Amino acid sequence: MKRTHNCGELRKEDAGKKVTLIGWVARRRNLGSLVFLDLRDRAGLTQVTFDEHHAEMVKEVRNEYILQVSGTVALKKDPNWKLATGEIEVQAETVAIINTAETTPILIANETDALEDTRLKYRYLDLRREALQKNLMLRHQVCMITRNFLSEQGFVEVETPILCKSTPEGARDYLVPSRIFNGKFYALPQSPQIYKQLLMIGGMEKYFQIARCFRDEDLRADRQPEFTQIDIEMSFVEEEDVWDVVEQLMRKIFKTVKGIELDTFERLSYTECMRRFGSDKPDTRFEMELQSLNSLFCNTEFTVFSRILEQQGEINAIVVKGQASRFSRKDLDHLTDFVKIYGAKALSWLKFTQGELTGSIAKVLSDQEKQGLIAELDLKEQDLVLMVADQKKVSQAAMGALRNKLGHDLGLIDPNRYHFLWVTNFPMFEYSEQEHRYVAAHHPFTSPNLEDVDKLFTDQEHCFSRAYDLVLNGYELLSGSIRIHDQQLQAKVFEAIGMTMEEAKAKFGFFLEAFKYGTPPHGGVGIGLERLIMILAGTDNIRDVVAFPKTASASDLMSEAPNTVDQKQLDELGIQLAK
RNA sequence: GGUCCGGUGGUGUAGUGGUUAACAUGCCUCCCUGUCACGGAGGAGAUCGCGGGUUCAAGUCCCGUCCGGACCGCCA
Repeated sequence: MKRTHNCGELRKEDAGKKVTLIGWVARRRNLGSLVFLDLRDRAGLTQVTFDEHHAEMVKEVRNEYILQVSGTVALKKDPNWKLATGEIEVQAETVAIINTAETTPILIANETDALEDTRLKYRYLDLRREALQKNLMLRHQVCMITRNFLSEQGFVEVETPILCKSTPEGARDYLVPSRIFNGKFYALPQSPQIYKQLLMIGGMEKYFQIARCFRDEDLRADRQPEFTQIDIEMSFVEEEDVWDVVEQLMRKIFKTVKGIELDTFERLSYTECMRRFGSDKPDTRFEMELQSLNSLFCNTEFTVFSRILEQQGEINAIVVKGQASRFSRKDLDHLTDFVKIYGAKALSWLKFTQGELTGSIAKVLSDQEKQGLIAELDLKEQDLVLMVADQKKVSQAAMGALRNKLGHDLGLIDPNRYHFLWVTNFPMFEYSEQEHRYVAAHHPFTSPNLEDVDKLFTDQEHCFSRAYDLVLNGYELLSGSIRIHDQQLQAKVFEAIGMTMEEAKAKFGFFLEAFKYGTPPHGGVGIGLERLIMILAGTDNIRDVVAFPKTASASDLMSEAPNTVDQKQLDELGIQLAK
C-alpha cells in the first residue's frame, strides 16, 4: 500500500502526473456515468473523478470508505477556489477499496453538525474533522517549539512520578489505592511542584517537563481534571530571570505559530491589578477600568452607600462610553442579575444625557455628588455609569466580571490582539470566610517578599509574596514563584500558615530533610498548555484542544470512564464500598 | 454543594394542552457526463432521556431522576 502524494498537496503544476492517493471518502457526487469523490486525509481534500469507464468501480462506495486511487492529475475546467487543491482533480484509472465503513452517526464533512455530547461519544470520528486535527497539530507544534527552545537554553527535560504522596492542601487529589499496602494510597500529582524543587536541590539547575497534572475539582470551560503544564524550574535565579525565559519562549511560539512579534509584557502588582480591573486575570485588550468612588461618597446621605463605606466596603464604577441609549431598562435588569451571581446585592446605574444624570440612584444623590461624579468620571454625553457598592471583594469581583462581559458584548475586544500581563506581588495570605482567619494563598514553599517577612505574623493582610502570574487575554496562562530556600524562613512560613512543624514533617518530611543540604535559590513556573493552545486556536473551550476530553462531570462519554470494577479488584485493594 | 439552560427520527432543529409529531440534512432506491454543500423523483426511519403525577386529552403543565452545557462555590 503506497501513496505518492497526500490529499492536500497537488496543484496545477502537477497536471499530467501519475499519482496515487489514499484517503477517506468525504463526499460523493454521483452524476450517473460520471462520479466525483472527495478524498480526505489530514492534509486536505482532493477531488477524484471517475468517468464512464470507471464509474462502475465506485458504485458501492460510501462516505468514510478508505480508497487507494491511482490516476492522472488534470486541470479542472471550473476551479473550486474554496479548496487548496481546487484547481486540479485526479482522473481515476484504478481504485482499491482499502476498507468499508458503516454510515457514521455524525457527518465528518459538516464541521458544525452534532452537539458536543454526540461528538464526545464518537470522538474518533470528530477527530477526523479539520478543526480538531488542526488544533492537535498546533498543540504538537507548540510542544516541539518549547522542547527545542528550552533545550537550547540549557534546560533538561526530566519526568517526575505520577504515583505520588498525597498532600491534601490545595486542590483535591485523585487517589490510587495501593495493593501491596492495603489502606494506603498514592495521589496523582496536582503539579510536579515538590519534585521539581527536589531536582533543584538535586543539582539539575534548569529543568522542564511537559507534565500531566491532575486535580479532582469541578470542571469549567477552561478546566479539565487532567491537564498539561509546561513546567519550568531554575536555580540561582530571581523573578527577572524566570520572566525572561518565559517571555522569550512566548515570543518564539507566537512568532513561529502566528508570525506575530509580541509587544512588551506589561507588569502590574496584584493590588493594583485588582483595583483597576477587579480581577487577577484581566483582559487588558480594552479599557473600561474600575474607578473607586469611595472618596466622592465619603459623606453621602445615601444610606446604602454610606453603610457600605462604614463597613470598609467599596463603591466601584465603570463607564460605558457613549452607549447609554443602547441599554434599555430590561438590559440593565439583566446586568443586575449578572452582578448578583458574584454576590453583589445590586447594580446602580446612571445615564448622562443632555447634561443630566438619570437612572436608578439619580434621585438620592445630591447635586454636589452628581457634579462630582461627572467631573471624577469625566462623563460625556451618552455615557453609562455602572456601580456596585459592596464589600471590597464582592465589589471588585462583580465589577471585574461585568467589565469583561461588557467588553465582549459590546465588541470592545480585538480578537487578533495578544496582550500579556505579568501580575506580581500576590498576597501571601487570603482571608477565609469559612475559617475566619488568614490562610495560605499559595503552596507553602512560595517565598514572601523579603521586606514583608516581619509581617508574616503581625500583618498577614499586607504580607505579599514573590508569586506571579502571566495573564493573556483574560486567561491565567501560568503561575509561578520564587521559592523559599532558607530553612529558617520555611519554618516561619509553616508556622504563619498555621501548620505545626510536626504537621509539616508528616506531610513534607522528605522535602524538609532535603532542604538541609544546601538548597539553591530557585524559582519557576507552570504554564497551562491547554489555555495557551486555546488562545492560539481561537477557541474558548478546552475540549477543542484535548484529544480525548472529559465532560463537565469528569466522565468520558466514549469509554464510559469512570466505571465499576470487579469485586476481585476491590478485594485485592482491601476496599469495601459503602452501602 | 448551588443557580441557570438544554434533552423530539442517524444528526441538527421546530413544535407553548387537542387529527396521522413538522423541517433540514444524512440514509436507501431510481434518473442524470462537469459536479464541488451537485440536481431531480420516490422511500424508510421517532415508543418526544427515564419514572411518577395533573387532565377527557401531555412532546407541551407539575414533581423526581439521569445525562449534556454555562456559571457561582471550589481550583494552595
